[in-house]
Amino acid sequence: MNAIAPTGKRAATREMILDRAYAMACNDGVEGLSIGNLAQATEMSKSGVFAHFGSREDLQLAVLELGARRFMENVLLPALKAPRGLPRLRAIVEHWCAWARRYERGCVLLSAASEYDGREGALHDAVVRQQAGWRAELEKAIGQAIAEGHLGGETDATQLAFEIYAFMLMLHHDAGLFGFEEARRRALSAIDRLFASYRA
Amino acid sequence: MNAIAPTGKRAATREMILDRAYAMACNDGVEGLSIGNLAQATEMSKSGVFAHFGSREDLQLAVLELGARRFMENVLLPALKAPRGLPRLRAIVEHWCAWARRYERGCVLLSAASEYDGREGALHDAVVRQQAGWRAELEKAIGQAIAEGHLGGETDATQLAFEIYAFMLMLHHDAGLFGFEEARRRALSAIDRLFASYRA
DNA sequence: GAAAAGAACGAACGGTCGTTCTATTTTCGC
DNA sequence: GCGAAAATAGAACGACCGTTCGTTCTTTTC
Repeated sequence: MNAIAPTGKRAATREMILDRAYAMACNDGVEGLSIGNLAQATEMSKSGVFAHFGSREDLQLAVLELGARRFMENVLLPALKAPRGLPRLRAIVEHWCAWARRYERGCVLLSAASEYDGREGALHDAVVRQQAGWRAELEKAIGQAIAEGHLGGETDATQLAFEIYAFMLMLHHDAGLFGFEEARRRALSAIDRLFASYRA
Repeated sequence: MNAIAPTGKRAATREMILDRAYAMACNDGVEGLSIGNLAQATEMSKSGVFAHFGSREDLQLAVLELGARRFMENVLLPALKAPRGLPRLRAIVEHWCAWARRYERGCVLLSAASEYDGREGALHDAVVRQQAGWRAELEKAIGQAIAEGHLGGETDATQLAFEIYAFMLMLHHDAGLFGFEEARRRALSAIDRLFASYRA
């Protein structure tokens, strides 16, 4: 009867399936998800898994949404405890790094961004929406840093968000190819230079 | 009898197949390649296509290699006509941008990097080798810019290569999601700031 | 405890996958 | 032009794909 947090069996197993699906998508990408493998991973029948999502695409969308939610919970939310401005911005970067290490072998959101780059369809739209949303959050935090006087008044928030994101994207990129630790050092160093050059 | 540029039918059709495969991989990624689709695109039979490569993996490797060769031919080679140092570095970025626009819908090399990020196998190794090779070329050009006195003597070439690559990676990323032109402006602006901050 | 509702199963569908094998066609040196 | 050799076609393989359907098991409701 609780509409806010349904505790029924259906919702529970659906979440369990999604959790496994998310883990699988981290390694093989959202496009690499298959209902057969997922059934095996959940020790259910294919039809049992399938019944929880009307189609493979809906499953993929659900995984994408779960990924976005987890990203926000792990990166944005804890950073909100830091004071507005540069400290919060640094906290975002820090938690983002932790996220990158956790998903060193592949982040669902980034592989999805690459997979649905130049395509069309519901998945592409979902990726664009999610990416735009996160970029907006970044810009908001940057705007606060400007308002607090931590960054120069002439700072272009969109541009800085682009540049920070670029280095974090690069961290993910290099971590999977050349190892996490050096990539992390390089990315953090680059972002430090960035903050320094934009400082008021 | 010409071992350098074999003009036999075999080599010719093999190149034709690879050309089509490359085009397909641009849209769907190297992992999205299928021999069935490729046979359709080349108006050949599946087995006819298959015979030119011992396996799907070898086909994928060949496509990857072709991509790397084309990248070098289109980005590095023409930039070598510019004088050493910062001008050549700028030329590289310029041709790289042209490459990004040409493959706005997806670059084989980058989607491969994302697909084989945290995996193992011949394809992963090929991606790592190719990425490392390109990074080395970048560092070489940066080293020359330092030697010419265009960049500060304390410049960390590996770090700067990391940062340039990050913005070009971001260009590809954003171009597919939010449109090429704005992404290009942002990336070039970021790289200009970069060069300015490293200048001697 | 019977009846209704919900959830998972298992088999089957038409397709496509990569790959193998055997023919058939095409090419090319002579 | 002929015959050897290379190149392509075609059919078939087992495996897996997403999806559908009817059945069975479990849970809830009265």
